[in-house]
Amino acid sequence: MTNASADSIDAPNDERQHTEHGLERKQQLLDAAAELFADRGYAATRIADICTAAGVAKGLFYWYFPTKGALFAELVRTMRLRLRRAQGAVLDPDADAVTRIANGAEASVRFMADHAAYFALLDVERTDPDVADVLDEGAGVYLDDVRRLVEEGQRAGHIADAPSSLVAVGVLGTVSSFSNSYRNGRLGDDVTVDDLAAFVRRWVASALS
Amino acid sequence: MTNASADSIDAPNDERQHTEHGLERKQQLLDAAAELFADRGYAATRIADICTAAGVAKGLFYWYFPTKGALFAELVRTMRLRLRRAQGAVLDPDADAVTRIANGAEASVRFMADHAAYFALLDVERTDPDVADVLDEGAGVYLDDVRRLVEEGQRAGHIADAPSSLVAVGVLGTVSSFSNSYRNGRLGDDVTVDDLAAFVRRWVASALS
Amino acid sequence: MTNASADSIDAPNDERQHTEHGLERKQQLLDAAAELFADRGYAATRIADICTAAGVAKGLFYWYFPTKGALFAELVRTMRLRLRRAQGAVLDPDADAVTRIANGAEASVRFMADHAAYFALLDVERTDPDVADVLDEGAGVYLDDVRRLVEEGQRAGHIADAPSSLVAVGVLGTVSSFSNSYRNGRLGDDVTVDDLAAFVRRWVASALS
Amino acid sequence: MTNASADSIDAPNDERQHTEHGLERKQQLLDAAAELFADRGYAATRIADICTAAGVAKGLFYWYFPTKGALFAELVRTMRLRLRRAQGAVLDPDADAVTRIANGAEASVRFMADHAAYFALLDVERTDPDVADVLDEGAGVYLDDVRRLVEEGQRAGHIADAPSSLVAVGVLGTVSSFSNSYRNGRLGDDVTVDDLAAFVRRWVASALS
DNA sequence: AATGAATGAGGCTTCATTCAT
DNA sequence: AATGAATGAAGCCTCATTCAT
Repeated sequence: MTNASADSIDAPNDERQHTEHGLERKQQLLDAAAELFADRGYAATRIADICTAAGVAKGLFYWYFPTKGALFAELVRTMRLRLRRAQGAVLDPDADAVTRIANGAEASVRFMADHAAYFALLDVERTDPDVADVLDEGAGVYLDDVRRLVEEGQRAGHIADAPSSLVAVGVLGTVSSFSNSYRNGRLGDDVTVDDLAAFVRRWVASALS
Repeated sequence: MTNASADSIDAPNDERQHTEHGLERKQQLLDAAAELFADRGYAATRIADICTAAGVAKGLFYWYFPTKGALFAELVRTMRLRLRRAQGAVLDPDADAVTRIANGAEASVRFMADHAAYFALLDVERTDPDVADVLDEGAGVYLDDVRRLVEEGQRAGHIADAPSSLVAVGVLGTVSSFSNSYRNGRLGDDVTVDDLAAFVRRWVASALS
Repeated sequence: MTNASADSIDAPNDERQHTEHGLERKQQLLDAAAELFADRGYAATRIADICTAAGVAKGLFYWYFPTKGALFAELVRTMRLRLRRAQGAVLDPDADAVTRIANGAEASVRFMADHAAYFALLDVERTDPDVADVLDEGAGVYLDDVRRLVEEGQRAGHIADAPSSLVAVGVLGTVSSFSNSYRNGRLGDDVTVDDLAAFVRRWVASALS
Repeated sequence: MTNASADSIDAPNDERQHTEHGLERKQQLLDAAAELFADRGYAATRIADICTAAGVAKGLFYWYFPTKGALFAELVRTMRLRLRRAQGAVLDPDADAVTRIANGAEASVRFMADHAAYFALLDVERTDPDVADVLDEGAGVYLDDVRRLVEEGQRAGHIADAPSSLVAVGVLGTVSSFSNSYRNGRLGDDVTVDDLAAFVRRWVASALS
């Protein structure tokens, strides 16, 4: 009835400032959604599911996000930033291309252990225009990064000659498939993240040479 | 003379024998559906879309298939058989494990060139029980095949020591990600199937050693 | 390809002359339909069901009947005629009203033993206009017949004074509920048609006095 | 404080507690449905019709009921309870069987005047399994009740000897057919409920002796 | 911020009817 | 006459989104 801050009356959810508590709520929704999208896909995940998993009423969803697609977009962009940061942390500008690629692959795999749902998001169905847009927006960025490194490695003679796009696809595909397999338990319980990271590093390195 | 055999009267779909023309129609629907499932995912593909793509009225779908899930299941099973056949064709019992794995990978990639939608089917959302069932039904079969070969190769000293499930995941993930990339044009137009096949063979072989 | 009788080419099914064999076929359809309508109701009985039960292909239905409603109408009219005939056979113009009512009730019940589905037809849902029409067409006829007899009986002092429509409803309702119960086995197997007929006769007679 | 109890979040229908206003809405739907089922039958009544009659949007139906069949089931069970209560109110343990049967018949007829659709529900088509189940669930209960009373009356010499199931069918059929006739106006406007009730009581009583 | 009821577009499926053979 | 494939309108149900409180 009484509004503390006059300018929050019926504020559109897009640019609204959220309190700390509100940010928590929002994060609950994002986390729940990521998990569900990864498990069931985008279309098969209902808003109601997300809210139930987050422990809030369905109506509240629209206080924090204008549409289902917008939540997805925010999810993907946030994850992208975090992954970038994780990869940046292992960046060694003095190392050779193969080492940097392997480092990046390893960092990605380790990152995924904490954000298991991330790579799965990228494989989601692209019916919703919002979904397609945000995926397109980042599509090719990693591929280009890796391709540039591959070409650098080829110039230096460390990587065998082959179309660089092919090589880049091989690297990313490897990372993504290991991540997914780890995520849904296909690797068995006795494989630790460290095992996996070391294995991916070696696998990529030897595939490249 | 007077009555047709009682159980063929008005049987709508299931196991009824279709005429040659009917089989064609059915195939049109299967083909259209495979393409669409791969493009948009399962949930996002509407039966109306499939029928439009196949050039038939919506109602006819149900003359040939009892449900959307049943079509999907038939699609997956058929593809599985064909892939098996394609892999069997390059089977050389005298070759060592690495060669056989590489052969299988190459055959799979080549197969995919003709049936581009196949691998995408396996990544479909698993909401529909029919979908989940048919995917589970075949899940792990390829993985087990490859794992067995990997272990054989490790015993013979041709493949480095590592959990065989990890190695198998690496092989299949490679094949599948190359296939998908090829399918949606991420490899560029100048990469031919032969290029790809040769590359995959080399990539797998060197990753294994 | 060659038509024996030129005027049967594409003849509309309404007024078409059927051969003896054709009449048999038509009767098969009518019989099957009566049974199914009585069991499941009108809406819940599919043309396909009728054809399957009659042992013919679905398309043939429309050779003999223009619509589902038309078959229903024909069914009801035919049955009406037969019932009339059955009741006429026991008509004794010299008997008093009570006897004639009881006779009619007994005849109806006996008739129903051979045409068990008949009364059930009258309780069918009236969504289809054809259905509603044919039911309206005969509605009240029996009621009026019985009412006239009741009034005659009341004038002669054989039937207690009460609104004749009430009495008539009581008589017909009794007949119809006994018929339905007999039909779906609620009476048990040890009740024969003769038992039932005798009982109904007595029941009606004593209710009337 | 923060979260409502987890299992009440977004629960769409089933056993959730509804607010007073929600109960009203639900009742509107039940009432509208009862009327329509009785008029047109179950299959012929569309959910859209029910919602239109209740003055709500189509989608709201599923907030209160999981399926059309579930609404039907609730309708029948509720009616059954109310009828039981109505019959219980006139129960006189000291009266003889004939009186008690006549009392029950009269109470049923009176009850029907307020819940005209009830008996019609019992004659609905049994295509939907939910419908068949709930009807089976109560089928025979009334019949058994009456039969037991009949047998008691026969032992006391108040009711003529005859298969008790036949007599019971006669009683219930009479009640039901009078109810239906009253409901759809076949009795004329000058017959009041009191007329009807008195008439039924006499009719049943004299039929029994 | 938060709730949960309300809305309606849209998808899957059924089935009466038509058509080519 | 007879078949069975083909068509499309219509019904049930789901679910993203909006609204009153």
